[in-house]
Amino acid sequence: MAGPRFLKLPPPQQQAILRAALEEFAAHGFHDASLNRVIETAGISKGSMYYYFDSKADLYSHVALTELGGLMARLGPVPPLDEGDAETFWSVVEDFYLRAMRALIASPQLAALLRGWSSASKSPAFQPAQGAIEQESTPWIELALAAGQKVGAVRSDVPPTLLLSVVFGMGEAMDLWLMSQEPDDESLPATIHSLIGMIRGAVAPPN
Amino acid sequence: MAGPRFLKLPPPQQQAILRAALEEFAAHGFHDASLNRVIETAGISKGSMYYYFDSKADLYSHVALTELGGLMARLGPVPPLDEGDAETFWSVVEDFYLRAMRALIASPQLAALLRGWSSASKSPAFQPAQGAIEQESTPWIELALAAGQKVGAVRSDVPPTLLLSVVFGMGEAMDLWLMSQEPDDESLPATIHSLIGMIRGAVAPPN
DNA sequence: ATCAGTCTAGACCGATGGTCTAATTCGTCA
DNA sequence: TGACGAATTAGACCATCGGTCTAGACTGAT
Repeated sequence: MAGPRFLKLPPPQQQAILRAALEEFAAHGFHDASLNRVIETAGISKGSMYYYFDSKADLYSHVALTELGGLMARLGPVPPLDEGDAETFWSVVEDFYLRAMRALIASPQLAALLRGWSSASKSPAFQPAQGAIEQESTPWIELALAAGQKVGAVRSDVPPTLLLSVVFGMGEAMDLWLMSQEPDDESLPATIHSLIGMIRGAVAPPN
Repeated sequence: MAGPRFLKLPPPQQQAILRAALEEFAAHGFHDASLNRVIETAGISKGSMYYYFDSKADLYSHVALTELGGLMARLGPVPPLDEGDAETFWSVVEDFYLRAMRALIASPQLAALLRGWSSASKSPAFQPAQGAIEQESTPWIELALAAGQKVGAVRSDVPPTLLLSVVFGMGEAMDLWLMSQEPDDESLPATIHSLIGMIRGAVAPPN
């Protein structure tokens, strides 16, 4: 797992390493990123790198978690979802999604990082480190789905795992599509409204 | 691109190479598959391999295309989708999806191959070979979507590229989920019905 | 001053995808 | 049949990869 040894470094050096790693991972994705380039950019030796982190995957997950934490902090607290009716549920979700997308558009490196994660996470070698990130992101969706079911906004007639998979897949596809559009801040709300509408159509209780 | 040189080989040797490659790619995915293992299993030298194919990605795309072609052939002709009303459109889609899934379940190696493709295809190195496969699969979805719009089964109020992305993402997620369920042939139709219902909810015209 | 523990540097390892050249096979024409 | 040129093959070779290992530099305590 993530080493406490890394956290004992002087913060500037921590940042130098994290910055180099983020740059490399965002530019090339997990597989094609080169650890050698990272240590060269960061100005440390390979021995040191492997003293701080267990593996490439360990470094990646640490970078991803740190950046994700920063994003969440910038977004502020997650609004409660299980108080109100179905309509307010969806409007709250839409609002939060809009804010998240705005933040993501503002930091394209993070966007690239998260984009690459879903491809990397399927690799067997990634399995150990995968848990950490997944436990940071999927529980949120799970909670949101459960809350949606509670207020009648989300169907309960299919297995929860299917619901989760589909929402995750749609979210991934939508994020990717959205980024490829280079969206302007003006038309974004309307676009997000369409996207949430499609998710809603998929997971809302059938008539 | 795919070499005509490979096609000049005696068919048995072609099959030996394709079989070895399929085995390796299905078992380890694109990135973690080893070309050295493939040539060892196939009983050819590295020089020959690179005489037949330009690169690892080229070999992969050739294997994937061949297998995909075989699957399509086994499925038979694609039924016409633009004749009838929305309801028949969805029932035809559902029927075709059911047949495709049955075929996919019957050949787990092909399923593993296609599963791995979506992860591999995002890699920059894969870009050249990606086009070939994508042009084999996405046009079908595009045509289906266009037919759906013609008969009023699919919404026309969002960009077609978004529709395509979302359907692709949902399909990917559903296939993955379905495979992880080890579905039995008996309950499959009902499950597929749920899945198509979700896609329908996402892309059907809003009220 | 010495010793134990922490940390660093970089040579080293097996394996990878890909290149290159020398040799061999093969079809063709004399 | 012999010979020439192109098609094909074999495998040594290359840079690079993620990861290991050891020799030494530092640091704080006794």
